[in-house]
Amino acid sequence: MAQYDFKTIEEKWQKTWADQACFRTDVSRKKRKYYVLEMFPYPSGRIHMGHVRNYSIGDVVARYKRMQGFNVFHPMGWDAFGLPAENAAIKNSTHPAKWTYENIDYMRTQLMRLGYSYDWEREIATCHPEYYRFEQEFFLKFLKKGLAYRKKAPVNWCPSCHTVLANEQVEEGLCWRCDSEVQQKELSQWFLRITDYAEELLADLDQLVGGWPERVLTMQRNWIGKSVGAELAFSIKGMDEQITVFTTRPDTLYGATFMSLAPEHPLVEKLISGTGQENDIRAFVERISKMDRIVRTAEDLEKEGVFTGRYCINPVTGREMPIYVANFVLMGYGTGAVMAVPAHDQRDFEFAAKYGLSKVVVISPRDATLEADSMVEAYTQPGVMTNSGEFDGMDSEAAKDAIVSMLGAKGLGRPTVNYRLRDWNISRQRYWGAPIPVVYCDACGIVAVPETDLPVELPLDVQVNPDGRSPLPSCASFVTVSCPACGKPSRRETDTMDTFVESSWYFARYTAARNEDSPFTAEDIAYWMPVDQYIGGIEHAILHLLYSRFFVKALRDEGYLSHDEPFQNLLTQGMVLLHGSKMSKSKGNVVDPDEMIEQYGADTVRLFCLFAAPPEKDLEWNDKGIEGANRFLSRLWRLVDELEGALTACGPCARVASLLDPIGRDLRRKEHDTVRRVERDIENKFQFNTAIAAMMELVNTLYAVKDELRGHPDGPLLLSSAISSVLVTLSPIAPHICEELWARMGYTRPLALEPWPSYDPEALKTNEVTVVVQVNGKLRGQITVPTDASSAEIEAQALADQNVARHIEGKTIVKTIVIPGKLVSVVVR
RNA sequence: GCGAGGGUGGCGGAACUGGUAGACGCACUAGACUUAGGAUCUAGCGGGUAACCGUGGGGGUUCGAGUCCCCCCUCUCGCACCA
Repeated sequence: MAQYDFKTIEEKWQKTWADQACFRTDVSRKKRKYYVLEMFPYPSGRIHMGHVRNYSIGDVVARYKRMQGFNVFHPMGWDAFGLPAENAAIKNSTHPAKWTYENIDYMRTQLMRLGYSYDWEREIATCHPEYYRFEQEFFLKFLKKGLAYRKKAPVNWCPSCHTVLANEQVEEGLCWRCDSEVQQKELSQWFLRITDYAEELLADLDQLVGGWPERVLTMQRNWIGKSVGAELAFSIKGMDEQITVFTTRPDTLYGATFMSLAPEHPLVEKLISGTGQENDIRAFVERISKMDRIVRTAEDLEKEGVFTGRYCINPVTGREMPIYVANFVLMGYGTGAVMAVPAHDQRDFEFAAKYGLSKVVVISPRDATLEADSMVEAYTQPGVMTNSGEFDGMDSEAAKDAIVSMLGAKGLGRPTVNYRLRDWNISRQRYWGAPIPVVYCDACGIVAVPETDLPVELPLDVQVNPDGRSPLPSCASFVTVSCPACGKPSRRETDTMDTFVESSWYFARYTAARNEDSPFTAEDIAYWMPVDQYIGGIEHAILHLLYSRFFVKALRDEGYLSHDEPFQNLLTQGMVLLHGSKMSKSKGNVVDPDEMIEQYGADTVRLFCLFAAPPEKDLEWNDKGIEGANRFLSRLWRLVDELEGALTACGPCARVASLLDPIGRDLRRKEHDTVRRVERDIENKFQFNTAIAAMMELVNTLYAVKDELRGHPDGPLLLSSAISSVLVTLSPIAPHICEELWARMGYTRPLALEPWPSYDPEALKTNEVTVVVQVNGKLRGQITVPTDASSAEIEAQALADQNVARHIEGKTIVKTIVIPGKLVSVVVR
């Protein structure tokens, strides 16, 4: 009697897999490939349960597909640049590089302890110069093309940390690190022109339908936020200036009665000069501009505005439209100027009501008339044009194009498309990131570092400043450089790139991870990309997944890649919760994977993560539940342990020559049916929870029949086959225990290299089948009939059933429906 | 408000194309083995004494509805003054 000593077993098999290089990538490219990838971790120190769940799902997919005969690609790496390293370095008086590499080393051993089947020979860390040198190369290509550019832009600035923050790092207006109030600040920043790809990023989402969760596709569509409309020009009374608006409703132009400008609109100052109201208006503009972005864009914010004293001219009616500055108009969308049509826009309606501005109805509903004075809210639906000159009577939808082309002929309008998507600010005033490879020269301006000088290495011989300020600007050996163009002394860019840049192409880099000459090779890209199955948290639905899609398209257009989309299929796994909320250190509700592995073993931890909930759903951690998972593995262990002498290495779904009595036949059917169900459940949206349930059922059956079957002529063979099937199908989920039991059964080749078993459809057949009998739709009886019984025979037997007979007694049978093998439905009156 | 996805035992969750609702697991109950057991094994486990009733509520289609159709309630997530 051997104990289930998971600790020894797990170490033993991890070593065997490594020694035999079981998971090294096959580069022969002969077989059909399958690239499975989990989002790589940030090396924060230790893995958490979310990682365990993510990587367990991925590992089952990898191992399953490998057994299915695919050439599986399953790499792992580290998203190693980022702010936490600097914070930790400050706190612990160390260096971000040291902290990061130590964390990587520790977390790698944690992942290894979980028995994941990664090809560690392709491991990458994004903070390594051999990685980010290519990122700098891409940046230079983008710069040359105009896809990377520098402009002055408002950013979130934390005065205490001396740095900009990403929007995600601002929590309700406060810095996530120090809780200081975040300010808006104008800074020159580097941007990537992701908006150039807005249309393709939107259109190609259609290619991902079916492969990606619908809600992620929707979120991306909303984020890109395409609206089709027109830009229309309004001249200003008494000034040689125009105001251009963006509108999706050019059909309402005849009803535009005033104009609203964003407080930041560049024309505001010009408009108000000489009106005598400059001070009031400036005060208003300043008050609104200073407002917190979140507060200002809240829906329930009261609409308010101030009249500039100026008018513009409605180009079709000639009406003089007062120009207002309004708090609800955003400079960041469209042109920062909105033509106001109070009769047909709710915001304008409210604004007009507040300031006594007139409204003109220009679209009527088909079955009613609208009176401007009696309206209680704006009419925003399509309808029939009215009060619109030559367009009266036209369908309002058709009038959109008609009005724009009429204005277009006069040079006052053009059709245009607006996106909510903004260009991607990749500048970070932080140290621990990839340097942006440009130089500022007093004579030459912005000069690109020549590609031959790459990488621009991040200097490691610096100390992080206690206040968080980047040490780079004061690092003379880094900053001072001679201009690549003219040779004169110049200054290096000290901003580093947003870490989302590194994660936007790492999945492609794995395909040629050790190639030093180029980031990718055409052959590897053509064979391995795109990723067949990507797995990660929903929190990346927009940022990482959108940036990566953009990068693939941009790199494709530079000739690096040959595909349009990085991730064919996406699985967004749910969170791991404890007591109903996300595990977090600050809340103190964390379950440490190390402790769980120590207590129950990696196989149990993996099994529980996959069994407790379907992958997309949140998983509530349950101490009793993990014990249950452990109990199942122990039961399996004891089963094999007890039968060991009787078991043979006959293979799963083994052929059984002689005729079987019912108990043997039932076990055989259960075995083959289990293989069928496990395969179906994994293929169908990775439903590991029900696949595991099927395996549990088979183990339960084995317990029920083992004693009786041992004495039968074919008993040991049947038991050996069924147990082999359990071990093979369970091995992607709990690989160590399965390997050990597999070896103890007498198999000599590692289970990791075993093919997936194929069940025999013949073995699923039965001689008899249970048929249920309904009378008027209610279940009244069950009968057992031969599988090949005719409908008439089944019907006769059903009507003969005692309980059925009782319910039809004295009534007339109107109709009888027989579904062979399923049910009989009798309708009586 | 818009969009996406959910509401099934005490709990996590099953139910293939409409066909025995509650698989599997947790918890619980009883029993067995034990000096003892939070170990293991066996049995039970939606409600109701029963007829029957039960998948958020109400209609409908059907021989038959958790599953299809209509209306409503509710929860989670994302977006949200986008002109």
